[in-house]
Amino acid sequence: MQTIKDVAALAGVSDRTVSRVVHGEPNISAKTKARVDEAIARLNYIPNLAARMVRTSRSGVIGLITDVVSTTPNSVEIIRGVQDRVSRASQSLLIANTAGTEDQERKIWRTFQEHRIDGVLFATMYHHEIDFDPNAHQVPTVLVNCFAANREDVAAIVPDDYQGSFTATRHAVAKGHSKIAYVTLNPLILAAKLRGKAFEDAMRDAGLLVRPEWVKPGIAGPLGAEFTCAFQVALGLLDQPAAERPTLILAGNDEIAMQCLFAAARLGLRVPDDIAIIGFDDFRMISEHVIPPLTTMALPYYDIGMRAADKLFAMLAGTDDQPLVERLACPLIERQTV
Amino acid sequence: MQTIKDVAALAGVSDRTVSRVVHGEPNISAKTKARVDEAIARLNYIPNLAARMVRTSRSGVIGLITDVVSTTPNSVEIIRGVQDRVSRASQSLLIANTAGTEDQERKIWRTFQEHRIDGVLFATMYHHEIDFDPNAHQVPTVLVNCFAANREDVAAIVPDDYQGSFTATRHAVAKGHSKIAYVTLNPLILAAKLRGKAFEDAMRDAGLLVRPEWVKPGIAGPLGAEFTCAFQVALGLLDQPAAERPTLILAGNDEIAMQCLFAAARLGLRVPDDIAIIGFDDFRMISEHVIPPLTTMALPYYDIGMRAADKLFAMLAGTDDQPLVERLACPLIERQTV
DNA sequence: CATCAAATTGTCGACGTCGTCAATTGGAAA
DNA sequence: TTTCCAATTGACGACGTCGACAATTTGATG
Repeated sequence: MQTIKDVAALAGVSDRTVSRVVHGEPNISAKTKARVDEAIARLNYIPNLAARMVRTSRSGVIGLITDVVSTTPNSVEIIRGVQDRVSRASQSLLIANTAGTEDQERKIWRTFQEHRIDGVLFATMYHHEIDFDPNAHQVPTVLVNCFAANREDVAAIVPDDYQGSFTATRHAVAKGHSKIAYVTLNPLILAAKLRGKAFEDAMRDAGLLVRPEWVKPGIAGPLGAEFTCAFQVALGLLDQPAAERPTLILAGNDEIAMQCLFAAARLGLRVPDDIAIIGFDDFRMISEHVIPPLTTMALPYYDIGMRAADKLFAMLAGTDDQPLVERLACPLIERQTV
Repeated sequence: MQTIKDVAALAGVSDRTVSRVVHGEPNISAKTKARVDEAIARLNYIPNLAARMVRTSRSGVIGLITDVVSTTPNSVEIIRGVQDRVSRASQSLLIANTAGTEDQERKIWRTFQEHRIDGVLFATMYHHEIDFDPNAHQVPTVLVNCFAANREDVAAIVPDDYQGSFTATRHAVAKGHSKIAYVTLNPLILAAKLRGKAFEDAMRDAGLLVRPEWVKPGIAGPLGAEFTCAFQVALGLLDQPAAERPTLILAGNDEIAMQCLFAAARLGLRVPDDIAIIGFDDFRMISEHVIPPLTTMALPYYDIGMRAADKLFAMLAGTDDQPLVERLACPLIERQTV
């Protein structure tokens, strides 16, 4: 590999001058710069970041830690958002996956520290609370799609599930629905609680009754061994005389919404005329391809990733003036099920 | 940050001795090792990889380049496979996204070279041919989910679409089906061609007739502006008297399969009794949640990622004895639509 | 032409680590 | 006790870059 000295020799200048040209520093005569540029091109010189880093002790590398990515593939959008922001800052992104084990996570932090990364983004694939001690690692960290339990001092970017569910409910009401059922996520998970609360609040706000028998989990079982029972639940809700039926189902997520759609189809019900459905998450693989295409609340994953990286850079620069925990709105995506 | 010299001073030995302890080199007295370990722990010393790298000129970092990840979220499994393998080798993974632009791609290669990465994994989200010149970058590279057009000298790991489609067709036949329709992917994409050919070959092998009017694209339009019309196509196929109908539909992917399911439901047809369906890709978000759960061919994305990293390491070590281009089998996932 | 400040370029050394080779130590054999 | 080899430890410098500061050049001014 060519070094700065090879370039200097070829251009007939000192290595320091080459360094200046490479960094675009001022006060270089045009003639010298031309000679150096020529030599750089001729030798195909590429600076050695490791050496630069040893010298300057800033790595220009951000670390991204994710937990099991597999289950919610759309959260890959978080990664994209992070990448785009990191790339814009001309930094690099080191990425690793805890695979859910403590041990692996420790190893990752260690490796990241060996790389002297400037900061860490710690992303989970479900929105939830985690145990996180910011002092354990001595690295500026922003939590992504999760937040630290029992402490107020850890930066985090999360989706605003409450607002999303509230918006969805209000949209349903605005479209003239008052008989609204809710097939929820697994009640054990945080998003379910947030969304459930928002549903109740929005209904109350609208002066509408929440019928307990119309609020049922579409996913059940212990975390990690869950099963989706939304189809059966929806069948129970819909296999009733028209007067006894809800006119709209709020679904905990798009998979649940899809099963509601299947239930409606099984019963010969027309969507949205006989029964309207609003999903959540906007898994486009589902929401765009289901028949008819699904009206749903999008999880702003890309923005979450981007904003998280943004915040981390701001923190590193000491210019972050936003609240430590930021909640990003879930936009309503109108398609054809309402 | 603590350095090896701080540790040496605290332990009362030379820095070189600390280095030896850190690397677990032999010929260190137990007493010295204990003193050094103690000092390391006390100071929380973490080696500086950049400095090590300057000294040894091996980075221990692999680069992963992906194109637009957004559209096929499941290909995130490729990343997981890569991560797991890289982590096993105690290496690190630098990741970047071309966002589909040449310019960004150039920038990424440049950055990776600045990091002196040991090798590159270049992954695309659709299985397709790409223009790739291995000499342009001077970095050992393995293509992932794609392969170099018009050249035989570039390592690549791809899914075996042909085998997958062949297996699916044979499975259909084995289950007693002879009236088989095929709702294809966009004919413009490579996987569609491979899978289409396998379908025809497998049908011929089984002595079965391929009816042209039963082979129709479920996705159409130019690349990047495609739309899914599988629902309409399936409706056309299925809205016939039982004798005129296919008994099984092979779907180009799981979205298409899902639309076929909706078409069947719309017509009051029972799956799999009246009509059987086999998907492709095993997008679990769809295949596991659709009613009934979908029998489909899995794309071995995780394995592809893992194997690609594996091959890259083997190449770096000079021990790769596998064919340059490896095709990984797509396993049949039996659920309830056949 | 002398003078001087600004512009341009160069010298030196340090960043943290480890390879090379030399020095020291310990203990067994003579 | 002496001798000697193997085990253990240390001194030194180089990796590629850039910060601090010094040296040189340029050119405008008097």
